[in-house]
Amino acid sequence: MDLYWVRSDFRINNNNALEQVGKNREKKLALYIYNNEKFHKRSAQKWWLSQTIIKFERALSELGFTFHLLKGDEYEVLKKFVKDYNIKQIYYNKIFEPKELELDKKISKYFKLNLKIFVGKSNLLQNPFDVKKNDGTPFQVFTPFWKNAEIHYLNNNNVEKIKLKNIKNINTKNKKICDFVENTILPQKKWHEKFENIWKPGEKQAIEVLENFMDQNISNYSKNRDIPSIFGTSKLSPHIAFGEITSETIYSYFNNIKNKNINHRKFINEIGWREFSYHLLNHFPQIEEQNLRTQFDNFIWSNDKVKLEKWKKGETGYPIVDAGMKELHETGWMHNRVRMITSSFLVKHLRINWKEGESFFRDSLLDFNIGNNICGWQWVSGCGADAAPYFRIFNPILQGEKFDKDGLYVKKWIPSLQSIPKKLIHKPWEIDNATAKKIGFILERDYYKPIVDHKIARNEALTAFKNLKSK
DNA sequence: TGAAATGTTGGGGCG
DNA sequence: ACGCCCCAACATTTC
Repeated sequence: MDLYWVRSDFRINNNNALEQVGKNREKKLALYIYNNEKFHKRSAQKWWLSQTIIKFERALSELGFTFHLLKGDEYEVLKKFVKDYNIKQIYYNKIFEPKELELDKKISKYFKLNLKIFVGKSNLLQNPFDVKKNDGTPFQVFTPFWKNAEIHYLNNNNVEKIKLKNIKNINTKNKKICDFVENTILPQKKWHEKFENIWKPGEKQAIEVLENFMDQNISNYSKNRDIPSIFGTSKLSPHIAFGEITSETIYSYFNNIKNKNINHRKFINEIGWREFSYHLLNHFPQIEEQNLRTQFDNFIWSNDKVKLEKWKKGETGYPIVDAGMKELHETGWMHNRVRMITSSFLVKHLRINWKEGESFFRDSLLDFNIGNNICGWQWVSGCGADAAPYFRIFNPILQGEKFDKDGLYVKKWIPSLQSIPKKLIHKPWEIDNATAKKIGFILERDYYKPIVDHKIARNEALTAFKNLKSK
C-alpha cells in the first residue's frame, strides 16, 4: 500500500506528494504523526493544528484515503506503521528546516532498501541551496537575495496561474479524529477557545482569505500595512504556517495581476522575507540557538525576571507595547509593525536576551514558523543578517503617535485608556492632575507606570551595545 | 523597517 | 533700511 505522510501541508491544492500518491492504487493511506516534543506545553498552535487536522481528514477521505492519526516520534512511528500496514511506497513533502532535514536523512537511510520514497516540493518557492551569490556564498542581505531568488524562481518554474480546486464545505466530523485531538493535542484547560471566533483554519478558508485580500485590501496595502488598527494585512500567515496554502499559489496570484503596483510588490516582498528567513536558517543552521554575529555572544543580557514577566503580560506602561501583547494573548497574532515595536522594547529597552522573546512568540503565535521567528528576533537584536544596527531603537511613544495616531489600536486592547485625550494616549503618565480628575483616571490604578524611562533606557542600551561593538 | 542631536536657512519682530 | 535675535522648518550627522 501507498502512504502519504502528512507534515505541515494540510492542503489538497498544489501538494506535490499528494498529487503523486496513489496514482496507480486503489487503497491509499494517510498518516499524521503528532510529535508532542515539537510543541511547547502552552503552544497556541496546538489549537490551529487540531482544527486543520479535523478538516484535512475529511478532505482526504473524500479522495479515498484512510487517515491515521498517531502520537510519537516521527521516525519510530513511521517504522512501525510501515511494517504494520505493509507499506510499499511513502510520499511526503520536504520541509527545509535543519531538524526536519535530519529526520529525512534518517528515514531515507532506514527505508531505502525496502521501499520507495517520493519526496515532494517544500512550502518554499525554491530550494534554499539553489540560491547563492556569484562567489558561491549565501546571501546575507535581503534586497539582493530577493532580486536573485525571484529571477531564479521565475526561470525554473511554470508560474502561470495555479488552478485551485474547489474545496468542499465540510459539515461532518470524524469522531475518532476529534477525540484524539481533544484528548491528545489540545490542553485540558480550554484557554484556546477564544480563537474560535477569530480564526477559521483550513484550506478552504485560506483560499478565501487570499481571494478576499486580493480583491478588497491589497489596493491600499502599502499604506495600510503599517496601521495596526486597520485590517490592512492579509492575515494569511497562520494558513501559510500550516501549509494550507503555499507561497507558490500566492506568488502565482501576484504574477497574474496585470497592472502591478507598489501595493502588490510590497505584499509579495513579505513572501520574500519568508524565503530569506528560510534561506538563512538552512545556510546557517546554528542561528536556531546562537547569534549569527558571534560578537553578540559577549553581550551581558539582563536577568530581570520581573520585567520579563511584565513584558509578557503587557504591563510595561507603554500603551503600544502593552496593546500588542494583549492582541497576541487574545488572538494568537500580532500586527507586524507592533511585533517590531514590542520585540525592540524587550531587547533594547529591557536588554533581555532575544531568545526569551523568541520562545514566548513561539508559544503564543498561531503563525509561528521557525525561520521567520528566529530571523525576526535576530534582526531586531542586531545580531542577525541584514540586521538593524545597534543604535536603531524604536521609541514606543513616537511609534505609537506615527502609526496609531488616534490611539484606536491602543484603546481597543486597553479599554482603561479609553478616555485619555488623544494627545496623551501614548504617554498617559504625562496627564495633568486636572484632566486626570475630570476623566477619573488614576495612573497606577487604571494603567501601569512605565517600567523603564524611555530616555534612560535608550541611553543605557546605546552604551551597552556600543561597548559590545568595540570589543 | 529609527530617533535624537546638531547644523542651516530664512522669515518676522523689533529697536 | 539694517542688524540682531528668535524660532520654525528642514537637512545632516550621530548614536
